[in-house]
Amino acid sequence: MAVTLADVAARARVSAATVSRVLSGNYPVAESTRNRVLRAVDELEYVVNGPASALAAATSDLVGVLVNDIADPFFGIMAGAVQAEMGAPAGEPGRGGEKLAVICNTGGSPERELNYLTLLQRQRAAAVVLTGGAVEHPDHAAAVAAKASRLAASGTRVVLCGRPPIADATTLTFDNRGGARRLTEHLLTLGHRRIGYVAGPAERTTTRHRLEGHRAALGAAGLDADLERLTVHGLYDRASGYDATLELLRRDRGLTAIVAANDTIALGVCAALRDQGLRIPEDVSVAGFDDLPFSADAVPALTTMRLPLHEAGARAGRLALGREPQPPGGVAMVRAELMARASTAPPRG
Amino acid sequence: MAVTLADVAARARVSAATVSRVLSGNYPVAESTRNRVLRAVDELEYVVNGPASALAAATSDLVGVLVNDIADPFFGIMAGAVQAEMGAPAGEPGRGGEKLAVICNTGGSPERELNYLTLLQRQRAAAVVLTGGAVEHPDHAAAVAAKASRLAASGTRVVLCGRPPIADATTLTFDNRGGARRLTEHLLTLGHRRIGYVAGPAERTTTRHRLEGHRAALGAAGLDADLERLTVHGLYDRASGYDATLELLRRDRGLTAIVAANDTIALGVCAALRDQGLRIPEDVSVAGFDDLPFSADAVPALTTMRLPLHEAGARAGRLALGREPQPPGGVAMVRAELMARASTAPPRG
DNA sequence: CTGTTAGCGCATTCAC
DNA sequence: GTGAATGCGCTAACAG
Repeated sequence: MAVTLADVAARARVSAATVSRVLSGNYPVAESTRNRVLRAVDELEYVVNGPASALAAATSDLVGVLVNDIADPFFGIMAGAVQAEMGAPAGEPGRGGEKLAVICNTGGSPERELNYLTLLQRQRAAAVVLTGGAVEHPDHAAAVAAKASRLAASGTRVVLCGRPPIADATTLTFDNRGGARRLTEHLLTLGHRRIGYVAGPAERTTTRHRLEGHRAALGAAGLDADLERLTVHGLYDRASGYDATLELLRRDRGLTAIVAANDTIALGVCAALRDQGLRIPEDVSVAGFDDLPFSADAVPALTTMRLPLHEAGARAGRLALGREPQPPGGVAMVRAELMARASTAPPRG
Repeated sequence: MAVTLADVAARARVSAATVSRVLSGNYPVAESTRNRVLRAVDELEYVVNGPASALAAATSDLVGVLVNDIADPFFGIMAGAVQAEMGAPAGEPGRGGEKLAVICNTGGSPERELNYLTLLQRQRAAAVVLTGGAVEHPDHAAAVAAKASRLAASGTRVVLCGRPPIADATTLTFDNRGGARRLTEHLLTLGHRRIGYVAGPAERTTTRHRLEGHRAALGAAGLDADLERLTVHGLYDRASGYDATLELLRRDRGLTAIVAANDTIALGVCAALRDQGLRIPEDVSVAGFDDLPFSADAVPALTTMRLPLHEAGARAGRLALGREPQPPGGVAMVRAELMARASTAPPRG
């Protein structure tokens, strides 16, 4: 039905093996025959059969990228960067080299995460990149670790980007704890003493680490007594930020600052404050985390911790392709940088 | 090396054929043997070899989703919705049914678009969903159409989501022209007469259609003389909106409204206006297009045309799976809805 | 440098 | 309802 290697071979008057060698390019072939083959390929509009090739070679050119929510720029940026590294380079369509990045949306669900891992294992993926925070349920963590080991054992490279290290995987962790600490210290330095915190879902590593950093900063200042009362958990979305802010104000109308676990939440925080007639930063300072593109454009511009998501994703992509040396110990930390902008200022009076 | 069908068959004391039948589920198998097989699968932690299965069955469970920029929520939302329809349903990991959505980031480059199409063809993808506006270069359009036909001919379903119809593909077009027209009419109704327009890249269908809608509204009001002078092209990003706004103000400081080709551009427009000391909407009204999540949270909240991106993506996903009947003629139009918010108001005086 | 020979792991005829 | 046999299209030794 479709054109096969054999057809090309016949037309070029060579053996199938030769055609295969020309196409994969990793074997010497005489210039003249190579041209003949290439011409036949063009004339026949031949396209390699990926599954057949993967079966014979026992490895495919798929690279899986797992994200919690592809509609969230936090993940979109990382995924895009990973995929850019795979590069289907212009000019040589259909010929060797390109990897196909498979972006899988888990929706934050542990089951779907495992399902996708299985699907990728079934496809004999060349590599898998897990992005974003992990769920901390012991069972799930163990299951993921087991899957990762099995993947690694069967030749699939496993790379983590933005979550804590596990065995058999190269890891790019984000310095969530340190970043969160420096962010809260920034607020303390400005003079704030009553600081609310809007956290993410309790079971995620990112949530816990950022909260720990916040706590550490407060503790160092002897202010951690109120921590629990002034912390509200929600999802990593705008609506949660909005609701959590109302709750925080209910608990302590005298808050002078609110730290959000990420920028998206911070947007909701700002909206709620405005709806309550409070000005930012005059009445309440607001800070986020991640420094997503929209944060610099918020009004007022949002103070936040910048995570180099694009760079991290690109590096994860290179690690997945084995194009970059492993960091020492298989783990590298990505640091966060304070972007002090207009949404934070000293408290009034 | 890895566990194969044969291993499972041996352990379950049946033939490989039977195991295959149990796993694909589309063939009668006695209850007792089925259970025996399933148990063996579990005990051996067997995972189907995707490539082998795809080779034998001449079809894979991959579905390609092409996007211009996965870091842009416009595409992230659609892609996420498509993928959600593929659903790796929780509870039955590794067994039949699930499709794997492959999200491919073209970066808006025609070459990469074609490359990915070839890659997907090579993988014998079950379906391909092309999202967002198309590039209008005649050569490229022809090349894409040809690829689409070839894909369709080889059994790959082709679905378009947000671009004009082509042969051999089911299409969900967006009513960019009508939406843009209604948006500008909204401004005209408010009393605006000097309206700037920040367009996207000239060669994209989305850009042209939205501009045509704008022009139609102006024309109907007898205001199209200034159209060219008050239109600036750029990319679909924030920086372009910023720069274009400065240029527009240079051309006509007396503008009372600026329409942006999408919300992201509108964000840049707002930033530029603010930096120029102009208030929104008192001095200049601003409108966008798409209604991305951040638009409602902008300050002031952005007037825009809402496109039901999630619904459209979900429907595209279902069409790709053949789970939804074709629309009449293979083409359905997705309408845009005016979201009149605080960023537009009558001009002063 | 090039051709020949074997599978890769599974889905599908066919028989039984 | 189940097993045995065949081939999907390609790559990887091995010869030559």
